[in-house]
Amino acid sequence: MFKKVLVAEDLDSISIAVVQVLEELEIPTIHHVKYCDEGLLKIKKASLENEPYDLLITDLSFKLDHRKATLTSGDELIEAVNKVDPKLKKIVFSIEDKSYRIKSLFNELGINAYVSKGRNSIAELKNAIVSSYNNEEKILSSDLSFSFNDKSLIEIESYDISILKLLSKGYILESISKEFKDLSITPNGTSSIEKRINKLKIYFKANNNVHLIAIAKDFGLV
Amino acid sequence: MFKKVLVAEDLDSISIAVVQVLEELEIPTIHHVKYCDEGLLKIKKASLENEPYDLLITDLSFKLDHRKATLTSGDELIEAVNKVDPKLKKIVFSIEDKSYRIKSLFNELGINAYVSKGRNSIAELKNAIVSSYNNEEKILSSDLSFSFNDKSLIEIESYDISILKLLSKGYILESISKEFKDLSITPNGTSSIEKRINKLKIYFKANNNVHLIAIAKDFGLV
DNA sequence: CAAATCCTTACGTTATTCCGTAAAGATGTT
DNA sequence: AACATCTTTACGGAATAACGTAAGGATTTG
Repeated sequence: MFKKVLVAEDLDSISIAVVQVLEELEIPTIHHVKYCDEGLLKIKKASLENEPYDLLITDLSFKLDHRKATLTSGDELIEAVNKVDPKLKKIVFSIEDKSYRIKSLFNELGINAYVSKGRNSIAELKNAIVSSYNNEEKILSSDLSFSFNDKSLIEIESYDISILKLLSKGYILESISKEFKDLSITPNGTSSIEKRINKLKIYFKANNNVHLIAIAKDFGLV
Repeated sequence: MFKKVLVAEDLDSISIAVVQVLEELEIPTIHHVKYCDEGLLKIKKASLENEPYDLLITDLSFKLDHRKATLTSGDELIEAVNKVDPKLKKIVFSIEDKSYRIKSLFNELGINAYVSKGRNSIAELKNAIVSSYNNEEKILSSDLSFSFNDKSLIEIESYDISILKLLSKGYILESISKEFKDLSITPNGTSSIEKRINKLKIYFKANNNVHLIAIAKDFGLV
């Protein structure tokens, strides 16, 4: 079984249960951090001292408080960790249940398992830890019904997300076009962007931009 | 101290810690439900049998699953409970930290305490339970910085919420006006609705309707 | 009761979105 | 190179949003 595990979870009410699970599995070294920055630091240090962690269990969303934070989410933590210690196994334990979000965690951040916080998630988490240790891939907790073959949300690319993000910040078409030119994102003509928004509206069955953003928010795309 | 407490919380990872707190406080009878409907049923039964609960600790958001549910949120549960057992004390334990939402829980649902799930929330919860028992009123966990005298969010009324809801469903001004006429909500002229939206835009510093809905979603208003 | 004030609605002008069409550019094929 | 196809961009008109102004009605105040 794993020898050294790091838990990144801000809510004390949850970390208690997660640590309990690890104790039940008789993991000799269990560390727990409440901030992403702290987590990265611990992993860096462990890696440098040749005593690396072999598993990271992290939440996705972390509350902001008085402390200034560089890494503000589990996504960012994992991205940073991948640069320091690419071999480290990663389990995400979060409330998020939107297939788009979860898929991108596997495909872009290379996580090993995703466990959705729910009514029976402690047992699911335990299973996922064991499965990860046995080198299974793309482990999903059983309450998540979508399949990886489901193409439905794959078509939405980061380009679309960028548009949606700017729209949700109150940008008008022209401003989006300007921003894209500054960032050398193409296509960046107002007309092209407009067409893309139109595709998104058809895809999500939205009547107008306001409706589209409301839906995008519901899907966790922005 | 309280003799009989009910916990309504769907996430097993959290309920474990909540129940632990109650055990530490040596509450003789601790019950736990994962569904709102089940919670209401237990409270009804206990009330009828003259062995009522004296405290309810509930979450706000509950995950949907295969089971069909009548009550789908903590708000709805509390509303229903108030009709059955108005004397029951109520503590809400939720991740929500938007002042608008929390204020309305105190003002409209008459809860006794609100504890925000956070990095030190178990200790906060313990305090809130003790304070509730000592008949303190409007108990807030200390990480919530807003004050009840702060008028800032009180002005947002259900009328505004209705507008925001319809906007987020893709309605145009004219459709909202029509809908309001059908439901005899006044004012319902397109011009009045437009003016109200404008106030909301100023209030939330939104550039346009799209931006406004994005913000409203973030605030949990819709 | 009259004046003042606020709320609701109407109207007009400009900005932006929405939607179709077409030209220009890029890529691929033979 | 010539052609077909796809992508990007440009343009124009209709619908809606955005913004200012003002008239009419209700409520409050003196």
